[in-house]
Formats: sequence, C-alpha cells, structure tokens
Amino acid sequence: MTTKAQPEPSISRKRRERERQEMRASLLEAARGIAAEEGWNAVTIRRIAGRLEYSAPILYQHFAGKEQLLIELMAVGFAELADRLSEAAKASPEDRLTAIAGTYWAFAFASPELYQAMNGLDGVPFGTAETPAEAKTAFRTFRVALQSIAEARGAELADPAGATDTLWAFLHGCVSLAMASRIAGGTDRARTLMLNALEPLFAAQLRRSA
Amino acid sequence: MTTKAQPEPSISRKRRERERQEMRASLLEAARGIAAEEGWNAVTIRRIAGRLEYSAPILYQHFAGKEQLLIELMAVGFAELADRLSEAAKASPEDRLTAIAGTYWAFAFASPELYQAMNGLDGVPFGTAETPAEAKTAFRTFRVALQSIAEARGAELADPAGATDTLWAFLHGCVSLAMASRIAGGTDRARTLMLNALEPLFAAQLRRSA
DNA sequence: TTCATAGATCTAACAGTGCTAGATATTAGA
DNA sequence: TCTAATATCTAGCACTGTTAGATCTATGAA
Repeated sequence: MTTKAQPEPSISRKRRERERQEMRASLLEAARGIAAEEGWNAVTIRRIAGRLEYSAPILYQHFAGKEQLLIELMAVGFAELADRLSEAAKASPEDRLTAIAGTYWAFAFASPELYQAMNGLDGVPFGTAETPAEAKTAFRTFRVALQSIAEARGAELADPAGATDTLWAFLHGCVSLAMASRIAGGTDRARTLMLNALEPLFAAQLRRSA
Repeated sequence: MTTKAQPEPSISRKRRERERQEMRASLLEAARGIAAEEGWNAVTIRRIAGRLEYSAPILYQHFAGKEQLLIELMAVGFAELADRLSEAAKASPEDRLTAIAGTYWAFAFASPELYQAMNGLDGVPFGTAETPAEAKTAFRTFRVALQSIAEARGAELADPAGATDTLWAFLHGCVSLAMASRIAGGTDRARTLMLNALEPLFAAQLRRSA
C-alpha cells in the first residue's frame, strides 16, 4: 500500500476533523453518563444522541452500531484501569500488592458502569432482586463441604462464611473470565490455574482446631 | 392468615393445575434451550412461546414478565448446582476440595447459558470480539507489578502469566459478586475478604529465585 | 341435554428498540 | 456565486416486551 503525499490538509479541514473526534468522545461520555445515572438498559441510541441534542442516526457517523460503541467504551475503561494500576505499582514493595488490589477495587466501584461494560455485566438484572433461596442453599452446601474438609485435616475454618465467599468468588472469577474467553490458553489452562491456586487459598482459611 | 377448609378440588381441576405446571416448566426449558443454541439475546418472548407452538402472550399466564422468567431460571440453576455440589462433597476428604471446584467448573461449562443467567452475564457481548489492546496493557501492567513484588522478596513468579490470570480472576470474582450484591455484609466486608486472601494467593505463586 | 361461566388462548395494538434510506440543510473551496 | 462535499434530519422498517379485548373450549350445575 503506497502512501500518497497528501497536499497538506486545509485549516478548516483540520478543525472539522478535530470536531469529529470531540463528537465521538461526547457520544461515549453520554452513554457512560446515562449508564451511571440509570443503568445500562436505559442506554438507548436515541437517548445518547438526545443528551447532546442530536437525533439518533448521528451515532452511525461515528460508530458502526451500538455494540461497537460499547466495545470502544470497554477499551476506554481498560486504558484508565491500566493507568491507575501503574500508578499504584509505585507504592513501596511491601505495600504494593495491597495497593494494586485496592486500586482495582476502587476503580471498579468508582465507575461501576464502566466496570460493567468492561466485563459484559450489562444490566446486572438480578442485582436488585433479592437472592433466591436456591442460591443460599448452594452457598450453604459449599460451606458445609469446606468445613468438612477442614475437619478432616484436624483444623477448622477461621471464618466459615468468609472462607465460603472467598473461595466462591475465586471460582466465579475463573469461570467468568474463562467463559468470556478472557484467559489466554483456553479453558483447559484456566481450569488448571484454578485448581492449582485452590489449595493455598483454602489452606489460608484454616486455623488449628481448639 | 386462616386457612379455609377447601371443598376438595375436583379431579379435572387437579389435572389442569398439573398441566399448568408442566406448561410453566416447558416455558423455562424453551428459554434455556434457545439460549443454549443461539445465546441470550436470541431469547424473545415470541420465540419462547413459538417453540411450544403458542403465541406470545401465553407467557404472562405463568410469569409476571420476561425478567421474572429469567429470575426463575436462575433459581433452577442454583438448585441444580447445589445438587451437584452436595454430590461432589461425598468424595474422600483428600479429594473433596478438588472435587467441589471441579464440579463447579463442570456445571458452568456443561450449561453455560444457565451459568450466565445465574450470574447476570446475559449476552456476554464481548466474548466473541477479540480482546482490545487496552485490556492487554492493563494485564501487562498487572503482571509487571506482581513480578516486581516477587523480586522485592528475593523470589520470582513460577509462572508469571499464570499468576497474573489467577490473581486477576480472583479480584474480578470478588468485585463482580460484590457489585451484584451477592456477598452478604456489603462491599466493605467483601473488600476485606479480598485483601485478606490476597497474600496467601500471591505467596503460592512464588518460587525461590534461581 | 342445555347452558352460564370460568379458563385458556388468540389477535391486534402500543410504545419503544436498533438501524437504514433518502431528503435536506450547511459549509468549503473554486 | 456556484458546485460539491459534509453534516444532519425525517420517516420508516422489522423487531422488542407488554396489554386489552375478543374468542374459543371445557366445566359443572340445572
């Protein structure tokens, strides 16, 4: 592909290109703003455009469709997260691990709408509905199993409920990322990583039996 | 609330009640089937009903709306998961931890559509789209930080990429559940649990420097 | 057997969705 | 001042979840 020598873009052409970029950014910001205020299922093309006092089809001058806009927003989120993580990595070596994790957490909860877009959690439809009884049963089963394992080792869980939530979160994190093809190497590698980390994570939940 | 003595429901009344329950179950199964075959955003009321050769409004005879049906399906999923977990808990104490985790994993990937409904991952819109460059940057930042921490301890990561994915998955799992109000005790407790488990999880990724 | 009623199911419609085609303003540069 | 490019809009399509009202069908009593 040969790059033809451009005849120096005219002054107003440059201005319009800049305005295009600004419009594009405004659309992204509008979508994010609506999501922040009313959740992702309030985000419609008409409302995004309306917030900037434009009509709906304007969006297609800047994005291939709604989904493309969301993907772009996901990229924005990851860029921001990378920034913050590298900032947190400047903490002293002893504090660094906590700083990184704390920053990740803070980022997610400072901009839940972004975090949701980044991780395909659009809507979070069940967040409001109370946890169904069946879910509690599943959790309880899990907790009892963990306790039985501890007991078999002549120990007990320091905080049974906490241990349950912690290990459950880990399993869910592994599955969730693997299912979204977010772990390089495919599901087999993901599964192995999960199983490998399981033992130390569990062991840390134990204390000697009284 | 006083329970009035019912005049013994007639025979056909009982039959119709049973048929109602069957229809209800069929609707749930139809929704799940479509999701399994074509993903959750192919699941529309008309298609659910159509699969049973009914017209759309039939759904409202059994559920308050589409979202209610999904919530019901989530309950079905948790019930099934609880079943499998309690089965896995019958493994010998040494194998039990692995059995539980493996069962959780197997359940999720045997019925991804159910797992998605249970965890508000409807659509998984970005699963197909390749990971954006920004996400890779964020991962890399994270990995470099982890390596620097290891180094500061006079050790190194046995598998840097694996350690990165593992810890990332854990953070994501914690945030994701906390954000969906799935961890009792609120976000503060969730955050504490996460930070507490961080150290052992990280330590397990180390090996002495060569 | 006849008939009013309760129940099941449908058709038609509504407002809202993402998206597209075609018309219409607005601006740029000759 | 005029032509061409750009920006933007209006109108519409096929679809979504949902509701109202009509229409069948089966029930249990007279």
